[in-house]
Amino acid sequence: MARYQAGIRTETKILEATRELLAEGGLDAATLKAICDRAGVQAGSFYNIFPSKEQAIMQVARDAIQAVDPNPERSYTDTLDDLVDAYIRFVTDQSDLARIYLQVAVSGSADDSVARRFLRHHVRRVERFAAAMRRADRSLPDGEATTRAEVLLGALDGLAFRWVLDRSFDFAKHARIAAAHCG
Amino acid sequence: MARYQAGIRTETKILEATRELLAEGGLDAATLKAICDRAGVQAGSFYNIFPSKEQAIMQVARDAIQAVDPNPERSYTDTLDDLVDAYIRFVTDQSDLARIYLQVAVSGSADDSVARRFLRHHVRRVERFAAAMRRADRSLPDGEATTRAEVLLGALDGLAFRWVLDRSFDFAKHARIAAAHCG
DNA sequence: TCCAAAATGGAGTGTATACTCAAAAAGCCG
DNA sequence: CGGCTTTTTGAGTATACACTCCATTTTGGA
Repeated sequence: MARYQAGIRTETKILEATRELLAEGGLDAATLKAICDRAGVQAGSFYNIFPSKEQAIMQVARDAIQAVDPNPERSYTDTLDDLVDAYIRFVTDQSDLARIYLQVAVSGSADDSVARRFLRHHVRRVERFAAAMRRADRSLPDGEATTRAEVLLGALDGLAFRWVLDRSFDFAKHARIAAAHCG
Repeated sequence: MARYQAGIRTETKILEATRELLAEGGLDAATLKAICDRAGVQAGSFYNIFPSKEQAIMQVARDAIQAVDPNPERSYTDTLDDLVDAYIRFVTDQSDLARIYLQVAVSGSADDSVARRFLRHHVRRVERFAAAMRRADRSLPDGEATTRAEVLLGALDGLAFRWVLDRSFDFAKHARIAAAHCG
């Protein structure tokens, strides 16, 4: 545990390096040596702070998963547009985390605790989207709203995925069209 | 290259083993040892047939990417429903390949020739979907059809991705709803 | 049946990886 | 400063990996 300032600084540097490497080249690029080199730190220092490489990666992944959700405290007042805009901003402004968000989810099979975390988070997101839809249209049945939310979130994830493969793809435009069709 | 029957059988066994392992545990699980053990073959035999492990994996990935396209020869007569049904069948019937299809696309950063292949293939698929849309509605402008096709394919990929994480998800139902909204 | 080509077994190579450890250095507080 | 704790260093370990080599066996056509 970091209790001196030096330790806290080192932890930060390591997490930054890990995040950059994950964004640039995925899990394969985030080797211990690469992380330590970029953070300007030796292996021993790494293991003084993190019990394993995986723990550092998990922490970055956790941050990425949480960053996709805007203002969790006002979960029950936001509109569908708010949520979609937040997703667009997340993908375009925090593209590093967005990329990790998608990568971690797919390659999670090897380490299924990440996949489970991702899924739990997704379910909560679907509920939030569905609630926003029902607030806009009170006559919408509960099940219908959930189904629509699943479709919309699927579309957003799929389009983000498309954008990760080809940065010239206009993610925002397509995301808004998807929202218009499903909302 | 294999010219004796024995060699061809071995090649087949290796490709099957590779596909199974990729489907079960992703790229990480498809080690040379795992592939050879499952295929009942030694490393020397593997390298008598494939120049590298990557080549074997690439071949499986190529098959997966191609398998998502139904009847390429009648590319200009199919309806949107045909295409969506084919995708649904691909995901549910050939779940191994579907999973590889998605995995390869995301982790392609390490080996970007796969990612490029995936993207080229995606562009062709968008055109095919857009053409089907325009055949159904002649008044639909070209650009609009392409945009809608991108959104629909994004949704299908995103929903397939969702299904890979949680097999109890009703992919077919949500895929059809997405198609209805975008078509 | 014979033989060259093809396929196989399996030990062996080099390398990259995650991780450890004990000693040295630096940080904090009286 | 002085004494205690935390942090850093960097060489070192064990292991898993892709891949090689070649003697041996099998194959299939002449």
